[in-house]
Amino acid sequence: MTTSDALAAPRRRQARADSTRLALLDAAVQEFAAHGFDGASTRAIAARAATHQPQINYHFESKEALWRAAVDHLFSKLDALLGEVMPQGPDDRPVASREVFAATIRAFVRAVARLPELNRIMVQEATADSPRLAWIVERHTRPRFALLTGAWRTLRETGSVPGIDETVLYYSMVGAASLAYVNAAEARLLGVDPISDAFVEAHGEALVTMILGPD
Amino acid sequence: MTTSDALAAPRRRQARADSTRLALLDAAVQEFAAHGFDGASTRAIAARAATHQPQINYHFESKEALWRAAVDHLFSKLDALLGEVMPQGPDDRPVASREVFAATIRAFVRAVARLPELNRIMVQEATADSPRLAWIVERHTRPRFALLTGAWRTLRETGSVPGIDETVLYYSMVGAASLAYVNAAEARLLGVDPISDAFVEAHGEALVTMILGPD
DNA sequence: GTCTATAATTAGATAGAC
DNA sequence: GTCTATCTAATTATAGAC
Repeated sequence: MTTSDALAAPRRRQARADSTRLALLDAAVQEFAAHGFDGASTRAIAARAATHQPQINYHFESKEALWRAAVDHLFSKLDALLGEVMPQGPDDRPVASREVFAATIRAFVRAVARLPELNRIMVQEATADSPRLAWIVERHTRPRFALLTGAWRTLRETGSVPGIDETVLYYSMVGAASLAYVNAAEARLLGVDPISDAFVEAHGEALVTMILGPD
Repeated sequence: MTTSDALAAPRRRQARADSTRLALLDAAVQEFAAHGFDGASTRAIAARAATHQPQINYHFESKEALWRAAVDHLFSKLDALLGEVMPQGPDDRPVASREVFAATIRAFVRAVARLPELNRIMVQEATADSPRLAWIVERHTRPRFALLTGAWRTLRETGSVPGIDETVLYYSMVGAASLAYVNAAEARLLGVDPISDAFVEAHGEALVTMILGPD
């Protein structure tokens, strides 16, 4: 038995474990987004990942640990989509410019359109107080809330945008940007195709106009 | 035994049944909004209504029938809050006027702020296709969607508002109006009090400005 | 109409063979 | 690491006394 043979078998085993873990994460995202934490069953998640239910307790500590890993997974995808255009200058100081904020709005609409599962999970959890909500707010929501409201406040002080309170702006912007994609199943029943490029681009331009006003 | 005695007992019994039924409806609204259809248990609903779990199957055909009754109950409350200001003229012809639309936006924001459970249930159901979603869309969403998009299209043709597609407008307006109240538990963790009159009124004015633009 | 008791199903998690 | 089999607890719904 050569050295490479001795290493190859564990390496293959580890590769298979990694792919099982990733398949469980992707399946968990879909199931939690569609049915909520309580409504999603670990059996359904395992079946979607083409594996067996006890694998969840092997690869993750519990159903809740799987949920947290799935949420982290989704937010890292969001950051990848937003990374280059966030209203963020050197030293985390928000950049106050209409152009940068407009680019952020367009990028945000495109991102939430491609990650509807993230806002579905957010909305399902933010609806009632729970340990999961506290976890997601402290770990993910609060820094992003601070960044966006800070950028808006700085921009507003320049007098070049409507004088809207930054917390009102935050919920209006996030809600206006995300509902069509969160409620995509409903939209399709109403004859709307929110995933189409035409809808997403028109939506982004509409939000820029609505939020930044004329000029 | 007098006639009034003979009638009084059944009448009292019926009155108690009605109050049990109503308590179950109100409790169901809270539980379904907080935990979704699958996550809400009939035991929790009965406990919140200060009665016993089998009462649900006595007063309603099933958990799903209770859910439908709760949704009807909520939409009738919404109609009561919106009744006088909907953008609706004689013969159901939408009235196209900036002033009427502005009043509708303000009333809509106040209504969704007072009925957060309605949009929570909508968002939880609209997330994945299901018989419940089809039921709610045909019975409640579609006529309201047609009314609002029709009113916007008529208004847009007068050239007095931004040229935004009516389906984009619909989801942007409903999303912007409802998210702060749907996610009230999250908002409070972020230091925002979305239920306060100050927030609701500032929110209504902000949406009028954002949607109708200047003038 | 309302209650207690319980049937039938399904959930998340674990044991142990391979 | 992955599988089958199973445990314990929780779910919706029903039976039957009062």
